Amino acid sequence: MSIYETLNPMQQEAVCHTEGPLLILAGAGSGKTRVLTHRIAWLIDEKGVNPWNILAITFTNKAAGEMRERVDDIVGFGSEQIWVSTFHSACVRILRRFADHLGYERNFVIYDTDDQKSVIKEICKRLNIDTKIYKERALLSAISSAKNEMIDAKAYALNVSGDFGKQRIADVYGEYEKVLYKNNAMDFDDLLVKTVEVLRNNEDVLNYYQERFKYIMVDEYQDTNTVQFRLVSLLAGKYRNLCVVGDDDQSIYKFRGANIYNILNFEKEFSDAKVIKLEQNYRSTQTILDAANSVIRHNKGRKEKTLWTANEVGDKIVFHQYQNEYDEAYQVVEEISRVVSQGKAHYNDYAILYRTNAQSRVLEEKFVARSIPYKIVGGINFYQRREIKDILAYLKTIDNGRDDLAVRRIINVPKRGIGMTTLNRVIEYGEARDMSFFDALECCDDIPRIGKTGEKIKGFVNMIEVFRAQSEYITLAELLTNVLEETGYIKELEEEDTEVAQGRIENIDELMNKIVAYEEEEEEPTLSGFLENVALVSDIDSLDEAEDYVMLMTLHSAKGLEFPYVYMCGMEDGLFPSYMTIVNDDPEEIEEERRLCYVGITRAKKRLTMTYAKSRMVRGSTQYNMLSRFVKEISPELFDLGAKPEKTKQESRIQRPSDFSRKQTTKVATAYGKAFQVNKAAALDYTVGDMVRHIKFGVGTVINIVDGGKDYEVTVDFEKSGVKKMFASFAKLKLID
DNA sequence: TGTCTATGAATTTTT
DNA sequence: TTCATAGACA
Repeated sequence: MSIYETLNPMQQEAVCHTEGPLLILAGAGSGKTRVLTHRIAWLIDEKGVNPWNILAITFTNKAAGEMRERVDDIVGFGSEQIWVSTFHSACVRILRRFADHLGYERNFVIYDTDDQKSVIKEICKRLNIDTKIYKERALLSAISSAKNEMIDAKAYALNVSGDFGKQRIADVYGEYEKVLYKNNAMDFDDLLVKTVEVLRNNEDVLNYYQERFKYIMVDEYQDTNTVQFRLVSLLAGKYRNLCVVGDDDQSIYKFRGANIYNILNFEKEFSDAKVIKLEQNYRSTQTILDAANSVIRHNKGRKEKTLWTANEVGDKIVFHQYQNEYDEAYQVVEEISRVVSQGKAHYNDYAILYRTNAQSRVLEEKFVARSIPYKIVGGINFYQRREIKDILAYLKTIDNGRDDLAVRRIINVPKRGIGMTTLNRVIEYGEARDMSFFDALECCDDIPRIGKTGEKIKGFVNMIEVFRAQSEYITLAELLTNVLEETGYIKELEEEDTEVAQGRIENIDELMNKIVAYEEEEEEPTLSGFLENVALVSDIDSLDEAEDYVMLMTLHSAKGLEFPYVYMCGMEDGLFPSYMTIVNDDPEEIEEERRLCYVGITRAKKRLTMTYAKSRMVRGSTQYNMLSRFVKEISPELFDLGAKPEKTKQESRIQRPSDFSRKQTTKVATAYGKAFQVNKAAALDYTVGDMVRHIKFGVGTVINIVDGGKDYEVTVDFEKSGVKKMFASFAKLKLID
């Protein structure tokens, strides 16, 4: 009779428990989205809660979109009143109203990773920090982690306690904050941090949102970081109707600040919390679940749960071993092609998952060669492409002249003959007067030693101002057209007349489509609105399920998705789990990789295939990896007979040249030519996994061998002295039998 | 100023 | 292998 009767008892309990804190531990495929949507319906239909008072937070736009759709279906009237959004967009929405409480303008811009990097780079230059010692990336991630833990620049500086490295980070952090503030910009972390700040410092604002969001639900709770936890706690502080759904086994974003203790300690934080476990899986076959369970069992420090299913046992896990990554890609593509051409499946029944984006290239080649439709998720985001960033920088400049980065990006793109020398003078002038870069450009007449270039600058400034004036009365699409025409951006690309340029033009066309779509969708389209939309989306959000293509993506991107047939490629120690986690020898990192493996396995509904390549080119040199430990953790009887993973040492032994495919033979030949001079061994008499003895370091296990062309680079984990990397010809390692 | 070349560096995952 | 940057030169 009612929609709730289709739920199992545990799910029903989760739906009906509406008051007070609730932790739902939902295993993979246990129908958590269903529970959430039904819970919302229950709140409205049975509890008479005003849709206006409900907030549902997800992690990705895609998840938010799906949730929105399903809620609309099930709730009907009033559903548009419910806030369904991601953490970031919810925060933006709040900040657009209250950012002025923090001294920001409400039309602040959002900096993405590239923008952040440029800021850092410039700061390093200014502070004379050698970016070879303090890498931009490292600085950024230090700042980001600090923000995630809500340590501001001041607090960070107080905590350096004489550590020189930390002192530098603190300096950069402080400058970084200043630059962003000056540019009226916030980075991703700021969106969260500043929202918490607004709520904390303004009782009336906090009160408003607490009253508004009487019922709060958070999806993928295992991936929340400390700020997000704070935010949620603040919002739920008054009514305490907080329902979080997550699976500690699927926490895979620790590197990004996700705090797994948010879920593990939920019961401590909210002592009256009700905990409900959803352990029945509706997605996968028993075999796939068994495999997933047997892998994840190796992790310590998890909430014990065992997924079960009423589904059939299903096919065995398929395992294939290949010579190299070309072979692997070729065979995988062939197999998919064969099954689809027999009419037994569609392309979009398939997903190929891998650990690193770099692996997609070879696969892509084979897909193109076989002309099979495919789609790569991730890698370089559409909005990170150069041409798109350039055009967006124009739009940003038109929208908000305070964004120095955007202005600097385009001042000489396309080339207008405004070079570094001139720029530096403008910057100097602007900084002395505490003006934005664009404002400084406007008064270029007053800047000393600008000379003839001043005219060029005026031309630029004038052009932007014309655009600004136009933007008042023309549509966004028209504005974009004008920008493309007036700047000569398209013309330049057309003249270049290369394939790459053609691709760029297509991307710009795509941007045009997006802007048109935005204008059609939105009731009151604005330039700021569009830019904001753009800032918070990623590739995976725009996937169209209706189209028939094979999906290629990293294991991370696959979270939350499901496919009938899943391939997990590159099941090699050193690739998955990644080399880094093996060398760092931090059990927690290995556990995170294992959870990633668990996520991958549980994406599959009907059949899972794992593949392994004996050798693989990684950044120009050939690696020989052992079979992934995760494959070995799956009980052998779950595998397809005859395709059982080989465990003998002989299998992973280094290949002789004759074993290489044609494509690689040439490489080996050149390697041999060089090897002749450097005395590189033709083949080593030990391999990954072997015990070896070194004259100085003693006994250890070989954990990696990289063919660097000139010589083999061998990584050994010595019992006494730990992990060392060395060249084979110098190390003179002896195999111990 | 812009373009070309050489050199070096890096590679895990991304809302 | 590929990208990015710095330096040399037109």
